[in-house]
Amino acid sequence: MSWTDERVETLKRMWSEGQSASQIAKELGGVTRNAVIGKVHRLGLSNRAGATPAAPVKEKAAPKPAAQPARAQTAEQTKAKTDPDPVIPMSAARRAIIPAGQPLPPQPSANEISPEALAKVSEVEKGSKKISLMELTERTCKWPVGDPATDDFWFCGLPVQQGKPYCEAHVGVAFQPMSSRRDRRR
DNA sequence: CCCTGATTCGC
DNA sequence: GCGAATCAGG
Repeated sequence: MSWTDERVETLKRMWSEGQSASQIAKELGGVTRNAVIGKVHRLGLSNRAGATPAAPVKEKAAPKPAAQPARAQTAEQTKAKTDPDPVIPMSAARRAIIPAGQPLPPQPSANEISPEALAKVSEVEKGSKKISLMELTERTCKWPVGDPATDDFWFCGLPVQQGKPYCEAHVGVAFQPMSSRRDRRR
């Protein structure tokens, strides 16, 4: 695959939308996320609205001779001047999914889920991975356990069921078939 | 371990 | 110009 105008256009659009390199690569097909990132840099549309401010210098022991001639730092120093689209950094978007307020995530009451499912859940929660918010990905169970306002809070983190946000056990209590909540009307 | 972008450098 | 390999990090 090569970078046709159309593909580059898609790249630009998705990148500006805050899509990750891997997502873009998946969309385009025929390229890896590395290819996407490489292209992004070559196009010079790297920093998405000055994302990471704190990234001054990362000096190492310089294990490599660095035979590269000095680079021309022609970067766009101007940024907050006439920037029409204040793109929110992905890092910020990822953060604060949980408002940290009072409203706790819906914890189904025991009396409306099947005993088997319940047993399964408690079983899973005992050996859950207890991952943090940062650890959440598209394929980790996002079932919250505990109170977000305290330290006693974590996410299940087990492998999710294809297409679902939760692991098998939690999908069981999260998605109730209409049949089971039927005649429970008060 | 999953993922993110950044950089290098042979092609 | 391209992108795999590698790096640095959440």
